[in-house]
Amino acid sequence: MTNSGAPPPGATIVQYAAQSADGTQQFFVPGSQVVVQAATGDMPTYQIRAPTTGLPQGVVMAASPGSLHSPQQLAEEATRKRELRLMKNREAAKECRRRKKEYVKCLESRVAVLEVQNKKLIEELETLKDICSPKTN
DNA sequence: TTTACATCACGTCAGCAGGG
DNA sequence: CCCTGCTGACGTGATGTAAA
Repeated sequence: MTNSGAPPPGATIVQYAAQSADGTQQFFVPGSQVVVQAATGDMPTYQIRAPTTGLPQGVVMAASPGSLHSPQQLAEEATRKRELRLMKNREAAKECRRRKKEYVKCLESRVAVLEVQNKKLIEELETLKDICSPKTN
């Protein structure tokens, strides 16, 4: 995930590190929303709203590697990467469980259908046996 | 009402598979 | 080979339920 330019207004921030005009790095809380965006010169500016929902909406921005120097910045970057990975895995696990539940539900309904079908076939077999078996009296 | 147990949903980690 | 997504396994907290 790399910085691919300006996030559109309305986008929800997953992870975003920006370098402001004075050169300082800014990190925004995941879940924040871009509400205003303006391009002044070659540096776009944004207004970030406080997080509302906790859920990511797909916009991922990262600090450019060249802008990280101090051990503290490197540590922050490592932490940021870990949090991003955990967040993605969290969502992936939820989705995985949802799919699995759906799959199990599907299997259960198929079992129900096959059980009914099997019962009917057994009944039909018994009927045919009765018809085809020689009369004893 | 309290307690013990079962079930569920979740977060995290580890390992694997596929893509670039 | 590295990165990323998927998924099984494990631990944990919340909630429901039956028995004392």
